[in-house]
Amino acid sequence: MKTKNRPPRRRAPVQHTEATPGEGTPEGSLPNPGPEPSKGLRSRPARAAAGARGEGGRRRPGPSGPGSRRDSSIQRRLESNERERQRMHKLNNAFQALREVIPHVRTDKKLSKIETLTLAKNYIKSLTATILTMSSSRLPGLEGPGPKLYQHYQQQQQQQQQQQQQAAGGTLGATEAQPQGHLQRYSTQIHSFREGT
DNA sequence: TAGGCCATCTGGTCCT
DNA sequence: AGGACCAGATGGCCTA
Repeated sequence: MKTKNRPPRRRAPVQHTEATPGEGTPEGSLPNPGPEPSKGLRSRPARAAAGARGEGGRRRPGPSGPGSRRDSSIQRRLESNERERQRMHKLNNAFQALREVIPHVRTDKKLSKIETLTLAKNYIKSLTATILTMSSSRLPGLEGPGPKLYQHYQQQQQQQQQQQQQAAGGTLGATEAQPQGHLQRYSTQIHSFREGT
């Protein structure tokens, strides 16, 4: 179930794709992906070949007339694929950067994307709550942004609770009423991720 | 072997 | 018009 701590996988970019279905290239006669490496980091020629023949994603439209129009269309598609790959790589880099700034217990396993986002959200909440608590208690009754910020934060939390209750049919409790609740939840979440639950 | 996670391809839509 | 963004589809890898 848990798939963390995997080396990043890379598959070689497809250098296209003359193997369009229906143009005389049966799926069984695609470029030989070569001997399958055992495990771990490696390119993914087999997957690339699958993608090239349209097994991944939507099917490529059938062959059009011979000549440059189809070639330019293929060229545009390849460029688009490359841009999409780069975009996803940047997105993954951002995920990695986020993982590195989120404190979590399980250092031997890489956080999944959903875990990263969830932890980050609750980490931010816990930090926000901590800051607001400190700023509101440090200057009681004095001028300053602390109490106002805290009030604003509480109002936001109440609004979010109402929205969540409406969305979930009113089944949520009031666990976020106290700032300490965020820290508690974050701490619990770290440990639950560590346990793989 | 099932299920989770992921990379990639792809076509549609939005934005500049 | 072209690029960015998005979501669906597909298949590989890994762990329990």
